[in-house]
Formats: sequence, C-alpha cells, structure tokens
Amino acid sequence: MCTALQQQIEHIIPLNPAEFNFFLSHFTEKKLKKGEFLIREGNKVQADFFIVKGCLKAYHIDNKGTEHILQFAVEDWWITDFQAYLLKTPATINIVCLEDCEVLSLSFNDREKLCAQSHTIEHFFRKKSNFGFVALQKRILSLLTSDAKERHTQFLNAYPQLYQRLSKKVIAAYLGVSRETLSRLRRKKL
Amino acid sequence: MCTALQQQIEHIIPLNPAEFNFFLSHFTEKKLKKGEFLIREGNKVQADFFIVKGCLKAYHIDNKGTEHILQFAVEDWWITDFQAYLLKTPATINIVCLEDCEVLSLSFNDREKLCAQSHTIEHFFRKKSNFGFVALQKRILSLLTSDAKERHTQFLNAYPQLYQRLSKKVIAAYLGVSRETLSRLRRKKL
DNA sequence: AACAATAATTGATCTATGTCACCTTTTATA
DNA sequence: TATAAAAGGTGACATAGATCAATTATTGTT
Repeated sequence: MCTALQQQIEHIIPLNPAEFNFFLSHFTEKKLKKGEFLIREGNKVQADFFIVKGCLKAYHIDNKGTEHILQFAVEDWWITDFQAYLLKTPATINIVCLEDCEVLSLSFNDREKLCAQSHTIEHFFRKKSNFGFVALQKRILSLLTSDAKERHTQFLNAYPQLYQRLSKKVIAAYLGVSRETLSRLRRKKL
Repeated sequence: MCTALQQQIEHIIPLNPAEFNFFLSHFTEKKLKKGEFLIREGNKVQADFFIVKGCLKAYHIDNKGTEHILQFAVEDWWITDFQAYLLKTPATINIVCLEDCEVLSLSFNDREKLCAQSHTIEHFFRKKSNFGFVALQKRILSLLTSDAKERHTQFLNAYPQLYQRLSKKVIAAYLGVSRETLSRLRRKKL
C-alpha cells in the first residue's frame, strides 16, 4: 500500500527503512467512496493527500454555475487546495472522489515538522514542489497558446489511460470547453 | 543592491550577515539593456534570476506568430524557464528585458550546492517554490473561469503599478486577448 | 428486469473575441 | 527637429466555441 509512496520518494532521495517508516508514521490512511469530498470550498484545509488508489478532481464552480477543473489525481499523485493549505485560508476549490479512493493524508504541521527535522525530507518536498510548478507552467502555456482541439489532443496524448478513465463531462471541464464542443471535437478526430 | 534579496530571504528564514554573504557569493550580477535577452528559446538555461531593477517578460511565440506571455518580473521577483532549468532541456520560452535591467543570476549547480550544504537555504527555496505554485494555480483558475473583461480587471487590481509600467500590447499578450480586444475593454471600463 | 437519473450526441442559433484594414498618437533615432 | 517606427484605437466582418433544446445511450438503484 505504501510502496508507491516509497518508490516515489526513492526516485528523489534515498531513505533507509527506518527513516521511511518514521516518515510514513506521520500519514493517516483514509478510505472514501465515490462522490465523497476530500475538501469543500469554504472549509479549512488540514492536509495534503497522496493517492494510493482511485481518482479525484479538484474543481471550482463559477458564478454562472459552470464547473472548472484545476487538477485530476490518480494513483501516486498528490492533491490538495495548496493555497488554502499553505496560507491557512478557507478552501477556494472542492476536491471530490470520482471513484472509491484510498489516500494518505499529511497535515500541514506534520509536513513542516518533518521538513524541519530532516533535511532530506525537506529536499524531497522542494523537488516535488519544483516539478509541480513546471507542470502548472506547461498548463498555462497550453491554455494561452492552444485552441480547444489542440488542448484536447495534448491531453489525450499526455494521459491516454487517464483519458479512458474519465467521463467526457469532466474532460471538457478540465480542457475549459463545453461538453458539446468536446463531443464535436471527438467526432472529427477519432 | 542586495538588500532586496536579503529582505526577501529574511521574510522566510533568519540568516546572519556571514551566512547571507556566503549565500550571496554564489550569485553573479548582470546588467542588461532594454531589448536584451536573458533566455532564448532553444538555448540552454544556466540560471535562475533575481531582479534587482527593471522589468522583463517570459513569452512564447505560437505557430501563428502570436506572442503569449507566461510571466512578468519586476524588482524582487525571480524569473527563468524553470522547466529547462530543472530538467536541463532546451528553453521553450524567451525572456527579454522590457526596460534596462539589473539581475542576480544563480546557476542550477550553485543552487543545488547551496541547498545541499544548508538546510536553511533549502527551506527558503522550498517555500519560494510553494508560493510560486500557488500563484500559478490562481492564474490557471483565472484563465478557466474568467472572461477577458474579468481577467483584465483582476490583473489591474492585483498589480496596479505594474499595469502602468507595461504597454497595452504586452498586457494583452499576458491576458490572452488581442490588442484590439484589450483596447475595447478599456474603452468601456476606464 | 424496470425505471430513473445521468452522460453523450447532435442541430440550430448566439456571442465574445479574433482578424484585417486603416488611422492617430507616442516614442525613438538620425 | 524631422522622420521613421512602434503603440494604441476603432470600425467591419469572420469564426470558434457557448448556449439551448431535443434525442439517444449508459449507468445506477430498487
């Protein structure tokens, strides 16, 4: 169950079993059913979540009632409302399970404590944040430079397995187009 | 000249003068004229840059020849092609001076060395990366949820001084609209 | 298995924004 | 200071994508 997390960490830093167990002891396991919320807009955000199993979406509903998806998360990814987590402000996004999920949660305080105690762990989280930053930068460039069709192709090519796993509705909300437009794009392309 | 950097760091971590001087000794000062490039698409990216004075834009030209701006940087901000910096791949964006500039550059190797040597410095860079991540997340949500008029208002409210400093052309390229559309938005609003 | 709810598709419009063309104003530069 | 170059504005038209409405799968629930 925790081997996925261990592998991810070892990809960046070496930790011996004792160190890893110490690290892991700060996480809490949570199981959620499809449709359950990990984070709700307006609430406090206590933790960052590592996905052991399942699939989630982080989204915001605009004033017209349209849903916009900031991020998906599947096995081995992390998800939270990072702004709220970091700044201790109320959540501005919702995170809900698209499938039954198993996650490991790490509280803000525990993360900071771990980072303060262990230079190696702080290094891991710096690297993780760096990679996250790069991923977001790519998404912004894609939103700025590419039209709906291009973004659709990019997403399909980048995450073919995830694409299959998701409903068209959420893919559209992630790409920033209406369900109808996505349907028309697919008719032409596939 | 370096007091700005010192203040930014002290905002996050305490460093005594000796430590700060050691930190600073890894930076190289560079002066550039308006129009000079810090980074060019296709080239290697040797460094991350702290802006002491001036204003720059990071942009990409799409296949239709349209410019899209990923980020501006003014005094106290950092700028680089982070993806290329981190992954040692060729730059995918250009960074050019919009005014005469004075920057402090930190090479990737020096940054890693500093982080490895000093837990405190690694902590600083983790925090910096975290804040950057949050800023990008906000931009994505804004691109997804807001139309041109709303994005314009948000930008004007968030960075009123910067707005004054920039040409309409680059503001449009940052917001993701044409020069003409921005001009029409302004006629209605101001 | 039957029924309700939700997802996906498709056609007919509507609308925000892009594009092109032209003009005016401001900013560099010889 | 004159002249060129770039920035900014505006009208007419084109278009990608949204919205609305209706229809057909698909999925979940008793």
